[in-house]
Amino acid sequence: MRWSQAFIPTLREDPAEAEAASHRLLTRGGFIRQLSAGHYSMLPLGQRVRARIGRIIRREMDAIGGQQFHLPALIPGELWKRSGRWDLVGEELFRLVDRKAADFVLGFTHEEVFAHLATEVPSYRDLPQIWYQIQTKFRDEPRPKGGVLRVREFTMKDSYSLDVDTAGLDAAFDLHHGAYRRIFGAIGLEAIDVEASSGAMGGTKSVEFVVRSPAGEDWIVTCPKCDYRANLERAVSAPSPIRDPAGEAKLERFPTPGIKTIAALAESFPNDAPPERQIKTLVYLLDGALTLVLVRGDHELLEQKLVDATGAANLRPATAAEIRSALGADPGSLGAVNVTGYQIIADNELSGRSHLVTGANQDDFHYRGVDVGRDIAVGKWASLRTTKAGEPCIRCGSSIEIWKGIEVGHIFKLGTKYSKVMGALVQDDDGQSHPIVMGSYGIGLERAMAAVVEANHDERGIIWPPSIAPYQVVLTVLRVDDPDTMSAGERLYANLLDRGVDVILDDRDERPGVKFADAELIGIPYRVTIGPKGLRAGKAELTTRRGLSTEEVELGALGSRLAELLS
RNA sequence: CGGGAUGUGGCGCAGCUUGGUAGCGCACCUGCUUUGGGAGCAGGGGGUCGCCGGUUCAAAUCCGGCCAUCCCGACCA
Repeated sequence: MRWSQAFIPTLREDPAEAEAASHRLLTRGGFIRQLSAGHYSMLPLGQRVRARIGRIIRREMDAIGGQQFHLPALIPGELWKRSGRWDLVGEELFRLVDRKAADFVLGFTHEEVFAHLATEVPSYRDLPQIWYQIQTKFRDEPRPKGGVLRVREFTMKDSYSLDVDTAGLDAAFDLHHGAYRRIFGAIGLEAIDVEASSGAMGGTKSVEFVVRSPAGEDWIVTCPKCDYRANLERAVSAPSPIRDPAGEAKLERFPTPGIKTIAALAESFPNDAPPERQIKTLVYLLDGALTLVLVRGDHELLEQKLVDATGAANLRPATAAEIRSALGADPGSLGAVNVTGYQIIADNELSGRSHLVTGANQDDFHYRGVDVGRDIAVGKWASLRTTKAGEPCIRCGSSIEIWKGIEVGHIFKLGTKYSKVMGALVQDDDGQSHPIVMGSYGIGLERAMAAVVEANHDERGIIWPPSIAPYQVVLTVLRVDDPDTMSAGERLYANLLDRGVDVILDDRDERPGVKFADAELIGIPYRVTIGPKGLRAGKAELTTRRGLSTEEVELGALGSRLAELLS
């Protein structure tokens, strides 16, 4: 490619709206342009990078036996109604209606369609299968942000494994796990795998690949000493040792006029009611059912854990009016002691505790001497609280760390949720029909591209890893009006093309500073500079983008030197 | 959905308080000079001032409504 003929609209100044480094640099470098909130055009440079990422993904997916498909993005609503996701997903799903008034959705992911196709797999002998595609996905995100980090329309590699049984699923899951490690390694991302919540996807297990970055939106818990690592939504820490007073607790109601908060109660009754000896009672509606949710006074509920523990599709805090009508008191005096008729779910760390304090469901009164096992009819125990930095690791007791990461991939063990409803069954050797056991696996291509930029840039611009750079080498001719220099540049350009080097020839009639600044902004890994001075000595300069170190190389040796660097 | 901010040539911004000829830098076009780190001089082209309505002799500017975009939060596979 000749730069003089390329459409590479670089900007000298940062776009006003861009905050995240990847958003700023990809826009300035002429890789992407925003069309509307959450929708971006890929300009030629952006398209090249995304295509390279796609190529690496295809290579690794094919290597584990994946077969590439391409499904419609526009899917009959019927399939989504059958899977239940028509109702489950809500506003995040783009829905439309055709001229015959039939419902359609824009694909969010493609479990339904692939499971539908899987009905044509006739026998267990045809399994396992790994099916994948690289295709546009649509999600009506409430708040797109960070350039292409979080968008409403994006490209995803989504794959689906089909197996006879869970042992087969485990194997397919492990294959993907390995392929994902190789993919992220190849595109230059230090992605680490963490235990994650499956969310509305359902299924038994999921692992998320995250890249550490302040621009990320996932909170990740890791232990510096052992290999424990999990998304905050899944993370647990070792319970802190708390000794309740010995002896049987005597349940007793006592007046607490005007006290509405854990902190106020602790202040007024420092001996009876320090926060870790209180029970915080929260009231939620889980799919319409009023539920009491209990955590320790100094702990915070993590709503996703409540969703995961109960399988609820819809969850919201109860209103003050709903609470008063159910329990007879206002928030501030709520408790679960002797409450019946509502489901009660409690955090594991309340298990076995006694001599605790909680609201009495009567304004301005609390109970003390609460014994959880004796006084509260807990229907379900689960980890519900938010883990905090510095708490002891569940495995080794070291102080855990919490940091922000970008989710670049997520792999799920789905089970039979979709195959059952779509009727994707195979017969076993006894002639019995079984639903196919499925997994699903996703990588967001533009997000991966942005994550690479977040992790690889400096004040001058992007530093692409050679594997996904839009061009591997930029050949910068300093004096295009000087016939000797230009023809030397042309010869070298032809020579590099012959060697299969992906090179762009900067033949623009621009001043050197402009050319250098652009090359550094768009992040081409290697720059060869040809100018009249060096040419007289038969040399060119070779500059490495990362670190901007420069070496002088004989013209004749450049091809082999670059081949060496790029191998 | 709640809070905050911003909408003026392709990009970055001033002008709005106090209503009266739409302006600056970059980019772009032409010419000359210049050429190893974002050149200089001269000339030139390009804007429904987000949209709708109102006030006024007169609105980028004042008032009302709406829309869009960004940031924080809620939410989020």
